[in-house]
Amino acid sequence: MTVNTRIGGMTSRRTVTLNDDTLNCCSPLVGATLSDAEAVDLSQIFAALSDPARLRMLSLIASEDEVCSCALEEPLNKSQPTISHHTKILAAAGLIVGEKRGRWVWWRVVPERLNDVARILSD
Amino acid sequence: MTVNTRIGGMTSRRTVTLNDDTLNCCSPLVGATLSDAEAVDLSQIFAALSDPARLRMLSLIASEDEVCSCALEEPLNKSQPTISHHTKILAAAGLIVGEKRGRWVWWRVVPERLNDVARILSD
DNA sequence: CCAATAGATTGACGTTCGTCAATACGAAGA
DNA sequence: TCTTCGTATTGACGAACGTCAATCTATTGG
Repeated sequence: MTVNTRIGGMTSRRTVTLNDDTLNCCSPLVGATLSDAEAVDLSQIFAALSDPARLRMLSLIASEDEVCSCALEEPLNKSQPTISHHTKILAAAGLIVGEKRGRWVWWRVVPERLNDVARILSD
Repeated sequence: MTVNTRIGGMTSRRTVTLNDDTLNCCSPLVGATLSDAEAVDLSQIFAALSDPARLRMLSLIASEDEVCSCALEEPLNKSQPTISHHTKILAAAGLIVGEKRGRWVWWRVVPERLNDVARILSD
């Protein structure tokens, strides 16, 4: 019996907690003035998206159902520690989740989270 | 007869040019793997959104039709040069446009640009 | 022309970030 | 158990960033 160890899931949700109002409610950006705390939380998500390597990484993961960490080094042309660093940041922002199976970690995007962020920008 | 001087409009569009495919087409993030150049362009937009002060600034501007630069210092609790710095970055990303009338600069959000960015994240 | 005022620019500062070599951890196979 | 291999962590380095005091530019009013 194997226990699937979640990577980036719970841990991330704890570090970057957006309270429900910020992501689930009606366009907090235009609707009401963003509070300081909301702005800090939101900015961490956009910061995760503000690096070219991470955007390409997200794009690569999104193009498949699952992508192994080991399959990211070559297309991104970055070292293994750098790949690990970037996956950690994307996971902390809730944009991807990783599942460790055997020696490999498989990453998936979290479409709901992408939709949530999109909904903040457009009304 | 007064000529309205555009601030951040053309200049920004030149520095952060996203080619049409990146913003106007169908979810480049999930559809096809982001090219390196596209990723760099996109990351600049998200970088503009990755600071709490700029997010609150954008929110403040979005809550009115137009907002004067002078009306941002107090709610953001930042110095005048810092406000100027942030408006410049948001304008360079195409998220706001400024119009100089007399001594004041009036800022407006660019909803189409926000929608474009949103469309990249959600399919 | 001169004084006043809104905004931009410059220069400097401490902090954060992206990157990788070295190392540690953990799981599978022999 | 020992070795191998995929991933995470640590530590260090240079680059980029957020901030503001000081200064410059441009516009208005006297």
